[in-house]
Amino acid sequence: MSTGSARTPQTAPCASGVGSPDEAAVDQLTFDVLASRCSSRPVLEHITGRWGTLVLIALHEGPTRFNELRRRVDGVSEKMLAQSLHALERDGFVERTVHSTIPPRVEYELTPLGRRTTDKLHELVNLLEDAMPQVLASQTAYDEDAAA
Amino acid sequence: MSTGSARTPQTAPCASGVGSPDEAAVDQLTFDVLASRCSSRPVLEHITGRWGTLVLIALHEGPTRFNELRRRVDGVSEKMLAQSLHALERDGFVERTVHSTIPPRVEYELTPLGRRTTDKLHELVNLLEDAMPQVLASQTAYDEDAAA
DNA sequence: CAGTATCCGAGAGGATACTG
DNA sequence: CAGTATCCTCTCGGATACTG
Repeated sequence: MSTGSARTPQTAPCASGVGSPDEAAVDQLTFDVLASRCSSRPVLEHITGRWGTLVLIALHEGPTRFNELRRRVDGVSEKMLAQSLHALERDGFVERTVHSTIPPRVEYELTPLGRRTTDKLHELVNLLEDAMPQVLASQTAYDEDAAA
Repeated sequence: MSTGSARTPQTAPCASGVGSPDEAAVDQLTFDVLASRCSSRPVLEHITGRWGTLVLIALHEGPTRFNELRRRVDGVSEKMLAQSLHALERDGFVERTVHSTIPPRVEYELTPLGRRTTDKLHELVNLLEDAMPQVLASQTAYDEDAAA
């Protein structure tokens, strides 16, 4: 796994967890997540990471098998899919069910928490896709301006 | 880089954009973004990327200057902040205003689109922070199970 | 089918120095 | 203050091969 040298452990929970009294920099922030070394940061990244969001959205349709998921999330590699799924399962957003048959059948589905989370993601992506024409226009304008 | 053929440039707009009639692979997907080579993917990544989300949330409080933003988003480097801000500005989520004074004063603020987007992010993060105890518990359970 | 293990290149991202 | 430019490291993530 992550061999290398002892990189600092990012195991410091914020308000959400225990929280060390010394770390007072968090006090007036609306969102704990803005403070680094917060336990919610990595979790947010699992969800909003490159594949996390897409995997969650793909799972929104119901229980799905590994390879079906791979097909659904276009461009994801086995490795990254497995990795995302693991993280999401560990965080409690996804449940993995193994049917001990031959051939093996494994299904992934959203937990209630996962579903609520994915709903938000859904809304975000919807908003985004609706706004795409506007975004594309903005990009063009920006680029032309930069070229001048 | 891909399954043996021309995966090539990611400059192909989906349904959201102009859309080439040939790209029919998107048809039955609920979300275009699940298809790679979709113009909304990179945009989603700017928003949900490691710093994008945090920068947007930090901007939710109103117009903010560069260094103030740096302080607010704990852990971000100058380089990454500038980079995120550029991408967000180009996509039309953030507006940059320069006051030609001495010392120079530059303020960043959310555009209407940026604000709507950030609202969704807000909801997501709120949900997440509320769920943190549950998530932490899930992680612990998962790890203990793996250790056995 | 459902993964894990390994190798390796590309690029994200941090530290530092410099500019306007 | 508000950045840009450079260097350099470490992680991400794709390709490939192998296992149950």
